[in-house]
Amino acid sequence: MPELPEVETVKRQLKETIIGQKIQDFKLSGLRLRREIPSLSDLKNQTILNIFRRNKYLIIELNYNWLVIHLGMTGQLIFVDKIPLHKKHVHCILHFWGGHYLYYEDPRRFGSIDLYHKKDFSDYHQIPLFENLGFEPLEASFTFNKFNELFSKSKNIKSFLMDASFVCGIGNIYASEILFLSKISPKRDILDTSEPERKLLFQNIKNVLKKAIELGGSSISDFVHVNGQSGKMQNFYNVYGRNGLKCNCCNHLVEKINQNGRSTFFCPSCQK
DNA sequence: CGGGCGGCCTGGAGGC
DNA sequence: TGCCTCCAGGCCGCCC
Repeated sequence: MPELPEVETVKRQLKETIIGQKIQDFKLSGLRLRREIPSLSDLKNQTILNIFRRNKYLIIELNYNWLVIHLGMTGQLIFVDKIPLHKKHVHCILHFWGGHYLYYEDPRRFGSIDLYHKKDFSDYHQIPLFENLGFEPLEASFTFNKFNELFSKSKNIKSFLMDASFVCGIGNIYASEILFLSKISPKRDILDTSEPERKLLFQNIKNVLKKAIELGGSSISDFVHVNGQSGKMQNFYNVYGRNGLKCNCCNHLVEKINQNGRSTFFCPSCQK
């Protein structure tokens, strides 16, 4: 379940492994992901120049194109030196000159692979997918004052955290964790929060995401690193998946509720 | 117009 | 052992 920290982890690892690699060929499964995968024949003989992340999207910069990849819920990008013949859900393989491969595996096919021309979008920020996105939470330019200005109309606080048009990259897991550390109930409305609560929330958004990146993301369900190894953040959850267990801060049991069809985990004693 | 919810998918878990 | 149902959560489109 890749949220910002998992995608950032993959981005950093791709920077170490595929920058400078030149694409010789590609192969597609023929199955559609969220959308149809476009033909990648234009990418032959292009070199990978850089890797970026915006929200939960990876942006691979080539000589003439932006290749934009979303991991959906169960997507993996794996760098190997042999074609993955025995794998069931490989939908795209990039074959590099010199004999390495980057493959995209995604059982549930909730992800996406899109291709844009740099002549159409000289800066990847102009790509329509990124048009309505809010702040990147870990950028220094995202200050408390800018965050505080987002509290302009009534909205449930967990929905607010997960809404990328306000702040990008927070998914269901980290929303619960951020609210726990901020001692704010997920049932609250953002307009009912005090300034000290907002300051705490702002700091915890940055702190939780940073810690998760330092630990290489969360490997529950399918997420793994570019080399197949696991992240460690799942070992440090305070509330996510801990319903029925004792809260780490008090003796109350962690509860699980449903909000907008999603599970929310919280401690009703610590979070007011 | 905007908030909320269903659909897209598969695999794994749990019930009977 | 096998079949059924439910659940996982990102994102988009549709509906009210």
